[in-house]
Amino acid sequence: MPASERGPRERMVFSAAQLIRREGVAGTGMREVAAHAAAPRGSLQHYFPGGKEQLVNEAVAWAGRYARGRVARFVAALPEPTPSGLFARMVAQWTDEYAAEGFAGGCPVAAATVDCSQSSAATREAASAAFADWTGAVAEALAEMGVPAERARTLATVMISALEGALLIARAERDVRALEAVTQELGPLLDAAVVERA
Amino acid sequence: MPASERGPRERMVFSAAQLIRREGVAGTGMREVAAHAAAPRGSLQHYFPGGKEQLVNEAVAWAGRYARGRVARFVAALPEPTPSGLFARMVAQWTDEYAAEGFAGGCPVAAATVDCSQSSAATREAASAAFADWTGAVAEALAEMGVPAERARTLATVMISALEGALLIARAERDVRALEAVTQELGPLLDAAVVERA
DNA sequence: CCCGCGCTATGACAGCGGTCATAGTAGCTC
DNA sequence: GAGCTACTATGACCGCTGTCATAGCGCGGG
Repeated sequence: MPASERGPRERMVFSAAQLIRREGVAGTGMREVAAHAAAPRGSLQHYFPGGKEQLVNEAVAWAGRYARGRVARFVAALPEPTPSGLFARMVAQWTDEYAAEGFAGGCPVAAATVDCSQSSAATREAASAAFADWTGAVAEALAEMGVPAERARTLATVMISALEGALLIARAERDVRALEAVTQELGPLLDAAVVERA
Repeated sequence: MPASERGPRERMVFSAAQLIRREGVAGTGMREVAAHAAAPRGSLQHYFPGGKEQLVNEAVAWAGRYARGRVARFVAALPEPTPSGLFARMVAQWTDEYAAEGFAGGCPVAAATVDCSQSSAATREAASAAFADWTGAVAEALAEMGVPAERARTLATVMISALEGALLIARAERDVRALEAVTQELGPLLDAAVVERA
């Protein structure tokens, strides 16, 4: 939503991420990105001499940083920090969006993985880094809540896996049922991983 | 693997699913499908007058039936039927493939969802039906193992969500770590849902 | 024999999308 | 004001893709 007042370069990266969420990487055109960002078409070449691949990679990296930031904000806003509470907030971000705007968008990192992991090594690595960013933030948060470090990393991966998969199903079904299912079922499992501290 | 001796029509659907797994829907061309199926290009029009959309939809539906069939075979082959055992087999199918053939392919239903859920209503519904097919098979299997019916459906959704998400992460990272994480963490949760029967 | 029908073969077309080339503008420094 | 640099503007090109049109085969039945 803080779309407008930034540089044109950043706006284009942001717009690319937005469009990739909806239409996938292959379905998103460069001209379309420029138009959506209200940026001049000529700037694409100027800011992204590496072409579409560079733009996509930056959009994916941006998404990773964004996800990391969201996790930090969720943790800060939790009344009492529990793993299930964090996960519920992460999922709620999506159920809220789907309730408000329909099931148009998914996760841009997932889209990039599906569309490019075979065709572009650089994009695949960008997606990997984005997942690592996100997982790292969640794992740190879990550790802060009292989950042993190595288990925190595993559980963070499980949380993100379940969320990503539920997003796919929710979009296909146009129903948040799957998202509700994962919050409900994973909550107790996550909280049980907290060890009592002295 | 039973690629060869079927009619050209079925071979094309199968090939479409294979290619979509790797390159996504938009990245898969019709000519490419025909070539991969060793089928004449002219047959595309003949068998799929609805064009690419029809072919993709049939490939997705095929994938749904295939997943359903796999679940049935896994259940039949389990020494003692437990939810965690079924899930472990479902995940192992993928870890085996990745170990043997590399991280080239993902789930074709996921690819169709990401690429088409916004652009083609029919494909989105095909993906939804495929997920329903798959989820239904898993839920029935869980119920057979003693999981209460309504919870079985929820848990089946969780299993498939976690699997799909872990597939994405595994492809991006070129590492089966995420797949191992979900098997390990979800196993106990699933088995705990079995109620003792008289 | 020949008709019809299922299937195949190919060439053409139109649209689109990423990229390049070239040229133009704005603003700053010397 | 000249000149340099950052950015913008646009038109063209080329490859690709889905689709269509048209024509050719093979074969079973009348």
